[in-house]
Formats: sequence, C-alpha cells, structure tokens
Amino acid sequence: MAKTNTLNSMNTSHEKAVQAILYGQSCAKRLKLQLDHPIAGGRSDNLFSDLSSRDSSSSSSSSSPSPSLPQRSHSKKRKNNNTNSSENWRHDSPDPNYYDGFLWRKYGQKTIKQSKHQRSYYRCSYNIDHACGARKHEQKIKDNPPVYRTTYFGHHTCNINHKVHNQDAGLTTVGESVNDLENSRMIWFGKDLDQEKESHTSGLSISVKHEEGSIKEETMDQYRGITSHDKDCQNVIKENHQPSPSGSYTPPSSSGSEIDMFDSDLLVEDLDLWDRYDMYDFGLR
DNA sequence: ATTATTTGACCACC
DNA sequence: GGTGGTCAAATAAT
Repeated sequence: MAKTNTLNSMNTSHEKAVQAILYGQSCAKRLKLQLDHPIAGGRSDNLFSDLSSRDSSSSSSSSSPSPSLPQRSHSKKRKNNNTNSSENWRHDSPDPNYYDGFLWRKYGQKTIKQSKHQRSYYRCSYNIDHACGARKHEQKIKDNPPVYRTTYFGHHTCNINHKVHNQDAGLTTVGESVNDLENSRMIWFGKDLDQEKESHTSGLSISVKHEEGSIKEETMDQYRGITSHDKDCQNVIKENHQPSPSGSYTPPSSSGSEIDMFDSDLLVEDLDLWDRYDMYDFGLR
C-alpha cells in the first residue's frame, strides 16, 4: 500500500512535470501562431510604440555639447543619447521580468520626481566587448494593475540577441525577426538565461501570483486575448489534471532544483490556478 | 576570484 | 538650484 502510494506520487510528480512541459510547449506554439497571424486589434502593435513623441530629455535638441567641455578621464557628464526618435522604443508590460532577448547590465537607479517608483538604468552587457551603445530605462509607471515601462535608447551594435539562440516563443523584440522562431524547439523556463533578472522575481513569475488579481482585471487582458482561445493548453491541463494533496502554494527558493520548482510551482490543484498560469508568460519569454 | 548590483556622488541640462 | 543620467566604489552574489 505504502509502496503503491510512493509509486503513485512519483508517477504523479513525473506526469505533472511532463504536463507542465507540454503546457509550455503548447503555449509556445500558440504564441508563435499569434505572432504569425495576429488577430485583428491584437497587441503586437501595442507592445512597442515609437517614441516619436518622447519627452524632451532624449531629444537631440538638449544634447548639444558645450563647446568647451572639460577633458576628464572619467567624466560623469550626461552622455549624448545619440539617438533619433526612430531608435527609441518603449515597451509597457505587466511583467517586470519581460525578456527582450538581450543581456543588460544595471548601472544605476534613481528616484524620479514625478513618479513614486524608482527608475533603473541598464546598458547592454556587451557595452565594452562590442562597444554596444544600447541602453534602456525601466520604471514602474502604474500600480494597479502594475505596468512596467521599458524605454530603449540607441541600438545594439553587438548583434547578440539571446532570444534567437536560446528561446522559442518570445514576444516581439527589438531587432528580431519573428521568422527566427521558426527553427527553434527549445523550451525555456526562465531558469538559466535570465538570471540577471531573478533578483526581481523567479523565472516562473512567482511574484506575479501575489498581484494576480489586479493583473487579471486589466493589463493581462492583452495576454488573455491570446490564451483564452487556446484549446491546447486547456486540454493538456484538463486531461492530465489530478488533485494534489497539498493545498498550499509555496514559492520556490532560488536554490531549488528544477524538479523542486515543478513540485512547488506547477503541481497546483486548482484548475483555476492553471487558468491563471495561462495568463502569465510561464517563463516562455 | 570574478561578476553583477547597489548606491551615493558627480555632472550636464533646464 | 532642481532634476535626471552616469560613474565608480562598495557590497553582494556566484
């Protein structure tokens, strides 16, 4: 009896791990379909918007250098953004973990007068190696629902987009052709690639769970629009769903193994919870 | 030991 | 002088 239970639980864990993978795979397919054939009034055109009307701080008019700048070896003067409006992009996301395919290194954080949230400053990780001048700002601009705005400056001269190489289903990214998604089969669960961002949340968007209510109402509608029609995901879940004896939801520790993550994160007992996962990126970014 | 992040200070621009 | 962007030393993480 006890042996049977152990076997069953192992099978159940294994099955659920498998179903989690299937789920991810299904979502990846769905996203790809969505990208290839955007629905009318879809979000793709909302994800990135041209910053032709961006604030003056990035406009070239304010960046004319003083004719007699002091020559300092390590000047802290504000660098010329060296960007025209076509090179600036803005991306609003409910997910602070939004992965755009590039590696960024944080170099500063400031309290912005007009906002109660701090703004983080990032530059391309290959800033030195490839003299890449791409930068971005990230700031929470809205609380309920949470909206994180990422503003991109400059362009990548490093030509290194990890999404192309390591990820399957991603949202539209700067400088990436959607067709690149055609050839990859890798499913990424947000564990390895984006560790630089795990300081915010873990790869499976655990922190999102705490905010799920608010996200569900408005902002995540953009994702909902995609996922609500997804029969694949729903079927995977419904066909394989088994109630779990554990009713608690415990966020994984960052030191946990992959299996631990599945145990704690994916073995949810409530279909409704799966439904909520359906709204989130599931690390497939 | 190496790499990444945090944070106070510096600086340019308005 | 206020504000925001960047630097770089200190600190944390790996």
